[in-house]
Amino acid sequence: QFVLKIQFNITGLNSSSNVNNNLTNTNLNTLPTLDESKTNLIINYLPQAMTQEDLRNLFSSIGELESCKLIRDKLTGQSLGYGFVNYVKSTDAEKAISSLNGLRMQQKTIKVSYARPSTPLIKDANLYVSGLPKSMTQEDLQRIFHPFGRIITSRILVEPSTGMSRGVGFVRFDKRPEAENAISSLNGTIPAGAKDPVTVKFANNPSQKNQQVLQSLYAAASPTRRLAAPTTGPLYHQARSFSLQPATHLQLAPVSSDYAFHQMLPAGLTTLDSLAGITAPSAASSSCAPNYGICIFVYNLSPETDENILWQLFGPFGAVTSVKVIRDYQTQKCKGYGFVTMTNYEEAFLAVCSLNGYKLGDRVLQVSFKTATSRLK
DNA sequence: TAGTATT
Repeated sequence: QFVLKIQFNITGLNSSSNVNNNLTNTNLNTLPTLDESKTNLIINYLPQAMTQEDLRNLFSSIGELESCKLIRDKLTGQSLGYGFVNYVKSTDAEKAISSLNGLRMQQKTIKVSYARPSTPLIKDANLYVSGLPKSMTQEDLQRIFHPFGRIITSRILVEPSTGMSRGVGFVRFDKRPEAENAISSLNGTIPAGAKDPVTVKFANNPSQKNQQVLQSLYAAASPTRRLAAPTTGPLYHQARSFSLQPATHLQLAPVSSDYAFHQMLPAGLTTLDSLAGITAPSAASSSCAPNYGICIFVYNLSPETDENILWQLFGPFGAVTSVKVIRDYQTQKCKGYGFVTMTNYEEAFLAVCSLNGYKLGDRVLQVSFKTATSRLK
C-alpha cells in the first residue's frame, strides 16, 4: 500500500511538468495514510488463542483505530502471534505503547512498538544461531552481531526448568542484507573464549513449521488409521479414498481448490449432508459461541490436553477460528472433550473424517460435528 | 538444533 501511494505521487509529478514544489510537498504531507510511522503499531508475542476481535477490543480502549489486523497462517488460519494496529491519532499510538507494551496475557508478554515501514528488505532477516557456549548471554550475542546491522530482536533459548542456556538463539536484523553479511562473516567462526564454532543460518519460517507439524502428526498416526493432510497430491487423495499409503508418499503442496473433493463421494451422493452416518448440521445452523462457524466436537482427550493440541490437530485442515478445551474448574485439567470451530464446511468435513478414530497418544479420538447432545456424551 | 516481527 505504501509503495503504491509513493508511485502515485511520482506519477503525479511526472505528468505535470510545471508542478509547484511547495504544492507537491503539501499534497504529500496531507495524504493521511502516507506516513503511518507514528500511528501504525506492530504487536508481537500475542497469545495463540487471541483473535483479531480480541486485539481490536484491547487496543480500541485507548483510541479510535484506523485498522487492526491479526496475521494468520495462510494455510492453516492459525494466528502467527502478531498483528498490526493503526491508530487515527499518533498520540493514541504513543499511549498504547506506554500502557500496553509488556502487558502479560495468559503465558505471554506482549510487545507493542512502532511498525517499521514495510519493504521487501525487512523480510527473512531472522537468523538461527547454534553451538553457542552455554555461558554466553543475550548481551554477548548482540555484541557479536551488532557490527553487521541494526538488531530488532535477539534471544538465547533456555531450559525452562533450570534457566540454563540451550546454546541456541535467534537474531533478527532490520534488513535482509545485514543478516546475509552476518552469516558470511560469523558462520563457522569460534567466538572469543569459546571452544567450538557457531552455526549461523537463516531461521525457518512459519510455513516450514507447519510442514513439520503435519509431518510429525502424520508420523505419529497409528498404523491402522493414518492421518490425512488436507493438501493436494497423494496424501490428499488418500484422505478421500480412506486407503492406506506408505509414509514416503507424504508430500505437501499448496491447498488445492476443492475440485476433486466430490469425486470421493460414494456413487449416487451429491451432497456431503447425505453421507450415511454423518449428521452434519448446515453451516447456518451450527455455531460455537462466540464465533460463527462450523463447530466440531472432540471427545476422549487426555487431561493434559491444551488449546495448542487442538490447533495443531485441526489447523492443517483449514481455517480454524477458535478452539476450546473443556476443563475441570478445580484442577484445570481437560475433562476429556473440547470444541473446534472451523470456517469452511468442506475443510471441517475432511477434518472430522480424518481425525475421528485418530490415535492421539494412547487414546482414540472421537470427532464429530457438534450436535445438541455433544456435551452430554 | 527452534521461536515466531511486516499486512
